[in-house]
Amino acid sequence: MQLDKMVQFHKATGDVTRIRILALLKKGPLHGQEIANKLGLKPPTITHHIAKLKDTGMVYARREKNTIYFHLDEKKLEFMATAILRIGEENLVKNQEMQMTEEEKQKIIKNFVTKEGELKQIPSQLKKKLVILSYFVQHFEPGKVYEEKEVNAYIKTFHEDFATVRREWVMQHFMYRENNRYQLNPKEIWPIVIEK
Amino acid sequence: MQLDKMVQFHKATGDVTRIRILALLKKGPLHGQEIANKLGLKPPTITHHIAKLKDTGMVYARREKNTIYFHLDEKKLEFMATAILRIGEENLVKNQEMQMTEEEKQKIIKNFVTKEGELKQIPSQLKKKLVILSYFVQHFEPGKVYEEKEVNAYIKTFHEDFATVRREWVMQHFMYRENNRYQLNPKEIWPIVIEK
DNA sequence: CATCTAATTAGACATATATTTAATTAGGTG
DNA sequence: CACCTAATTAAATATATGTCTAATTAGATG
Repeated sequence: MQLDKMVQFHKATGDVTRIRILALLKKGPLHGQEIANKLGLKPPTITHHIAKLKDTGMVYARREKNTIYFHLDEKKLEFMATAILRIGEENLVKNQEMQMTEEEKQKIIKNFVTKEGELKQIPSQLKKKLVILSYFVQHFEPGKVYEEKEVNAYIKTFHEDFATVRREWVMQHFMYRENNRYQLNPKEIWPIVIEK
Repeated sequence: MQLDKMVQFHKATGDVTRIRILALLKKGPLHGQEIANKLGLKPPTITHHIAKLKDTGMVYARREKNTIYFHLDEKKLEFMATAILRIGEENLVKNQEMQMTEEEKQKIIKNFVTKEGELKQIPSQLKKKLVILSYFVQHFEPGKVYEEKEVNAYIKTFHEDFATVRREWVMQHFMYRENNRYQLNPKEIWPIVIEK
């Protein structure tokens, strides 16, 4: 599970009112006003909270005539609630698949990076791609926040397709993205670490 | 698990930095400055986050010379993360144990409440106690927030030991308490409901 | 006891969030 | 199409929260 999705889930469940809503929906679907009555709150408040619950996917809406019923997706709730118990695991698995000698890593870099330090092309094979992503991402300083422009600018110094590289860094957990600003993830959660 | 403990747990895990700290601690204990370095944050920020994690019990500290190492209690983490999947269950169990006829309920009320509407004594048997607590709590309006004084004042109209009654309402999930202010929980999560 | 290091506290700042009232939208139904 | 109901949006307010710098505390060690 993606880091930001996980945070979003826990933010959603980190509120008394929303936990109460979940407790109610566990007994069966309800519509907004009914929830508002049972909790002693106004409808706009319920809209606000339901929106957050829906964003995570654990609650969904079904219309019936004029009334919208909200349902709890218990499978999704279970998956998300337990995701925190698996942090690091995906990476550990990958790390095992990713075991290779320093020699192999250096060979991959040699094959894809020119003498001038430019990336010839993005490898399609996952293993090789991760080596390359790890190699180039080390330019950034841990904890520093970068604007999207800055990230693009750096990528352009070694490869033209900046959008793909940027996206891959986020998808492969090398970087974390929040409102178009980027920062390095701690190496501990990278799928692979190349010492540059 | 108590409603407020559950909310506290999810608030604690609903933050990028704290999830990252958990991910790091899963690999083994670390001290503050090390965490700060790995995440690119200042020590006071780590203190702040660790405090919230410690409050939930999933992280604890052990001193070694001058350095304080923070450890992850994975058992506690698991218990708390899965608690949300069990909401309502405790109550359902209680409800089954608590099945009784209207006649029985009325008999209990008759035995413990005077003609003037005063509570003779708080029943010691759980079943009877819950009937009484449910009976008197219905005075409050759903969603309305009450100061502790107001709650006390109402209890005194029918019983002298206001502290015990107030505490029992919270302990038995009839009411929710936050910074000395009280409100009714939705009936759905009461262990038993008496129609007054 | 003086000094060093790690951790915490205090205070400031910016941002995010929960709730409300009032206004608006979206679908049904006569 | 006019009206009804349920839901949402907008705007306002109060509170909570994440992060930092600067100052302070707590222990360990020479």
